[in-house]
Amino acid sequence: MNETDVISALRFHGGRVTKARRAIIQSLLNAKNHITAEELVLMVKQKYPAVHLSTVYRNLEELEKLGIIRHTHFLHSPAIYHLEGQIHIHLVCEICGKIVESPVELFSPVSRELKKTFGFSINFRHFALAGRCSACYEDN
Amino acid sequence: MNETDVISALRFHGGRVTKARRAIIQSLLNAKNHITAEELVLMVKQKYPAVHLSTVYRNLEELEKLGIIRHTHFLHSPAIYHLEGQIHIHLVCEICGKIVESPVELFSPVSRELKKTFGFSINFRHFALAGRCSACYEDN
DNA sequence: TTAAATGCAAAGAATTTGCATAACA
DNA sequence: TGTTATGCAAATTCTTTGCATTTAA
Repeated sequence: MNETDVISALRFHGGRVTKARRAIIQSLLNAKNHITAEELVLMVKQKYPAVHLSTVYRNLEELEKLGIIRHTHFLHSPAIYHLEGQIHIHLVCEICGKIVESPVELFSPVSRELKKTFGFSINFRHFALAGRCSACYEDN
Repeated sequence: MNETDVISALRFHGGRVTKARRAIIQSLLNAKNHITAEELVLMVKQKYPAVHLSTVYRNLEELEKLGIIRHTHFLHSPAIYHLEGQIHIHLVCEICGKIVESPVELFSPVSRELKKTFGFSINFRHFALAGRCSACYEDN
């Protein structure tokens, strides 16, 4: 997934390509990791200072509709956005905020079990899981 | 855990027993299920109309510090509070909002695995897990 | 030219905080 | 009497929305 792909997808869905939008997409692709809306607007502002946070939110929403990105909620912190490809489950330490990324496969058994028992299909990606990292666990 | 126990615990920690506080504790104990701060203040206001939402929040925080209650965050909805004893994991349907409660045991294997692999102790109770109930899953 | 996107300010929702007053102990 | 707790309003944080203006196609 590169800039051209994203632009094509947008055009295909009747979207227009503005400077703000292109800059947002570029920054998003350049950010190797997940990123918050706030961080993203800072990157974009370096080139286009006028771009507003609300524009970033609107574009993130648009890109998520197209299935290009996803967002995940963290504890009491702002949501993070990442490319659809990079799927992992986020574990956040409630004490120190450390983030660990776990492969999805680790959750396959419990997912199957929940589906079987309750008919529930869990989306482990929409929320980060809270807990304690090894260091903070020992301290408490 | 009854009213007397809670009051004792509060007193033991230097807390005072006001009318508002007693009413909050009673309502909390009367609510068989989990309850939001907003719902709780409505119950309390029936007897003491002057009690303010912020007082409820402060008391909930206090009771949580004493280990009497816990709270869980739901999707984009307000947090729910429940007695420490009633522990289960909340699954919320992101489409229809339906809530299913799963026993903690179902998550023991994945908890162990995460501890072993990443040293992370997951607290599955602090956040509800999002997903789709059987009905909404089939529709989409 | 016209529908979509933007910038800005303002609203929302849930929760927290500052502060003067009230009320337990 | 001296804290602790309360009520109220105002602040916070993240995100969304209304609206007039700009801009891409």
